[in-house]
Amino acid sequence: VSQAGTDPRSLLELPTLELARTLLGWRMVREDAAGRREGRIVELEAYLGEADQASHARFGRTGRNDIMYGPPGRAYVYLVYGMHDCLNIVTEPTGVPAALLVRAVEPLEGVDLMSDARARRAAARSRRPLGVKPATTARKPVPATRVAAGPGLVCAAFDLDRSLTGRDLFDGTSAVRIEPARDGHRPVVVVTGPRVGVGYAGPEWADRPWRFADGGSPSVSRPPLVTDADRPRT
DNA sequence: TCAAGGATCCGCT
DNA sequence: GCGGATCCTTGAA
Repeated sequence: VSQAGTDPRSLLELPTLELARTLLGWRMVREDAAGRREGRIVELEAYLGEADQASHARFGRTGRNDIMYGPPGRAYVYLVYGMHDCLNIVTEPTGVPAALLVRAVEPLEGVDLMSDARARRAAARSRRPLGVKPATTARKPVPATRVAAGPGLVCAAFDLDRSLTGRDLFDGTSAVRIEPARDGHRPVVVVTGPRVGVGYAGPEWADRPWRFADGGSPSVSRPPLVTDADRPRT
């Protein structure tokens, strides 16, 4: 279905779980001095409300998660495991803490810039203290489709960090933004599954199929996922 | 398989 | 205001 003629921002009124399906296939765009990077968003995870025990909002409003309580369409970038930045798109009206974690992007343009940026970040991280010998084996090259196939990798490949938190991702003039898919683009085959790495939330929340991906993309972070057609009807 | 890495938050003083 | 457990992951072993 073409979205031409509609204001993309109006989609932010959709409930988070519907918005996740809608934003699959959208493009993430970064333009800076290095050039232009563009990719297709192929995997998202929903974090919805204070009751969601997997969400950063599960302890209520704090300094870190404050942006999640604000208006939708803005960026929330946080640091995980002390080393990886992760990009979220804030959803739901002001007052309701919710967001969509961007878990994977399929490169469309500027993949060389993405590879370089990712390599830079990996090198900065693996820098050993003096006296420790560096690895002797050259690293296997990463396939282009896998350059941003993970939430930390999305931020590495697009040079995103926490300073971006609060930026309006729906501002068409912004250096970092998201835009609807172009006409004629390969259609999205929505598949779903439980969110990754949230076992601590307990089964009631960890088992919810709030992970959404394009099953036709080679850039999804990891299987398994289930298509709507295969899902048993309840 | 597993360590790296630091911000964040809880639960106490 | 402090100590300690935890974390929406990645890459090298």
